[in-house]
Amino acid sequence: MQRVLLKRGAWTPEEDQILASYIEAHGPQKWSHVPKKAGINRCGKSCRLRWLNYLRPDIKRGNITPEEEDLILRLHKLLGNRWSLIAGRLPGRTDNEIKNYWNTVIKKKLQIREESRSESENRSVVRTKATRCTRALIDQELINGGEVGFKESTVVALSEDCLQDHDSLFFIEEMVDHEMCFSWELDSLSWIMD
DNA sequence: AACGCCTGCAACCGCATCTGT
DNA sequence: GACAGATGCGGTTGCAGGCGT
Repeated sequence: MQRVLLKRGAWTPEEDQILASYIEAHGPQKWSHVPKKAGINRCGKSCRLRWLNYLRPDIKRGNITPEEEDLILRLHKLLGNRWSLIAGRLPGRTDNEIKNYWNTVIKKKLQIREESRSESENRSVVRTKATRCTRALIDQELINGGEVGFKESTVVALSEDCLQDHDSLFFIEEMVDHEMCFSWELDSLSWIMD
């Protein structure tokens, strides 16, 4: 028996027209029979998907509004990746559309938010380290008491940039570890002690 | 203009669930 | 209950179009 090779890939306007006319006349049922009866060289599954995601007359075109996005976020928090359930709460939107929107737009936004959150957490960790180092430096000064030379690089390392620069911080830690003797300007470090 | 990279989205695939026999 | 076919769903892929170089 010869097997008919079913067409795949993008739908043509002609195919859309045939499918839409057929569904309007007979209703969306028995998808496995639709291709044969309508005269479309596609599988029933493909016809169903095309109708549900593109040809249905109640489909809402255009961008997802901020209100819809907010609703998607809230529903996703409740339901997880249950796209069809989420779509059911957004009239005119399909599960495929919402899934795509989530995977492209929302996921990216959440990733950026997550990155900035972890960066701020990281800053906090570095700040704690820097504070610890500075205290150690001050303690050392109190112990040593004597006059020491000014080392500009140390002060620079403890500036705001230091909080983003692990190397600078490690440099200071190293000096503390090796009980190196140096000086600093307390005024320029005061912010870090707050 | 040509090329490569990136993005968004339509469509496919595989599996789960439903329905009829 | 067992099975087969139909349907539904979520993950993934492939491609067209936009954009930068």
